[in-house]
Amino acid sequence: MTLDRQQVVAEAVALLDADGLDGVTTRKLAARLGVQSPTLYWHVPNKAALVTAIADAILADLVGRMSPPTPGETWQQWLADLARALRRALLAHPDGARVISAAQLSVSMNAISELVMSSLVADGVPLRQARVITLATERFTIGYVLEEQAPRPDEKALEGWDLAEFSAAHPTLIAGITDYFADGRTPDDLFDDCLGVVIAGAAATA
Amino acid sequence: MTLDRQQVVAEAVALLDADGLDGVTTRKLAARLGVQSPTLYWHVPNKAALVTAIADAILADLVGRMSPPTPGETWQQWLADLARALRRALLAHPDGARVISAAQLSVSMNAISELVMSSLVADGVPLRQARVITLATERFTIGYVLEEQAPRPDEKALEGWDLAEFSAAHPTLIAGITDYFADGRTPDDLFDDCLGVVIAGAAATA
DNA sequence: TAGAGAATCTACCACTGATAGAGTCGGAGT
DNA sequence: ACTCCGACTCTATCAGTGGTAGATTCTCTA
Repeated sequence: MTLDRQQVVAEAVALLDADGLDGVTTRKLAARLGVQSPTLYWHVPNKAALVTAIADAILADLVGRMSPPTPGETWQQWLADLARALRRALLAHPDGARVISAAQLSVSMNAISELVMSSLVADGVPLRQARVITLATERFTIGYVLEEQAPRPDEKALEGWDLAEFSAAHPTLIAGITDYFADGRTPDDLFDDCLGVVIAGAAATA
Repeated sequence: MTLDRQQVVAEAVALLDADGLDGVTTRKLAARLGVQSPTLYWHVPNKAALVTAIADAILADLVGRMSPPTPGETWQQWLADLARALRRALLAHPDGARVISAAQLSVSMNAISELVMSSLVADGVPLRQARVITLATERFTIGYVLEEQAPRPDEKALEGWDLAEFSAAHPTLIAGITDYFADGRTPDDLFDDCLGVVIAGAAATA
């Protein structure tokens, strides 16, 4: 049973889950597949293409399940749900957002864009506004998750960092953070609220 | 004249400008400074810290120049201008957005966040909404520029890619892109329009 | 002038993505 | 049955990466 591109990508996703994007090296991937690393280059032209393939694999479920708005649904609700689903898909893997943003020409991302744009246009949003709303929502979501998945600063970055000093210099920032989570709100709520800003703006400008 | 951390960072920015983020290697940086690479580790604990320092250098001008809203200015206008200035600062260097998003604990980004939050609160925006609006605007802007600066797909990624086929599969997406730029609009306009969505939502939810 | 720290060096290490080119293996054609 | 060819995998190697150990020099102060 010879190796197959699908197996390579599937194992790459598993390696991503185990070790993060920086842990996805050709040697480790080859080892997992019981093969020598140059073999991979028969199935994949280079590492960038592999990352793009991983990105598409990460989004495959979402793209498979997504569908246009149902009749009883506003495009605002539908778009918000789609953005939430996109976030969940990215959060489902370590560095998921980094993978997507490192992908070149991801088929899946384009499929999402096309569905969003055509759905908005079908609901009467002018083409130009549909483009703006789609772009704003997508890039917001990816940017949001990207920062959400950013690694915690390592020890060397923290040496000489003083919490008290930081709090004194950034009182409102600290107050805003503690205030937000004070009464049981979750990171999911925070994303929903930020997404709400974007969607409200989309509704207002459409 | 012994080497100095400031010189290291300044030269790193110059190297970033010349070769992009992936071109910023310890060896090339050391060569530019007329020094052997291990010397850098006397001035900087590791490469992550160097990248963070580059990020702060990139944002230094902006942070130095920015100021709270003037009396005759709405916070919406002021925030939009700040986001535009942030985008320009990122676009001023290759991979600028990647540098910022790779930075751990950037002093400058926190300074921006603090100014935005305190300005909104001073203008009567509730603390919780100020936090949401700040986060949404920042992450949108960084996410936007990140994709804007994404490298063009290389040849190997494009092999087997067919424009006609793509256009057929993504008619609305293509139409939206061509339509937008058809009558002389620029990428700057596109960002402005997308930013307008976010700001409109911020105004609506504040 | 002697010592102490600051700063830089040489010599490595383990690791990365990638290529060249030789070898293996199975199935189709004769 | 034999050959041949393409699909696939191998060994060997390259240039380059971030980072460390430990010796050395340089500079400034006591």
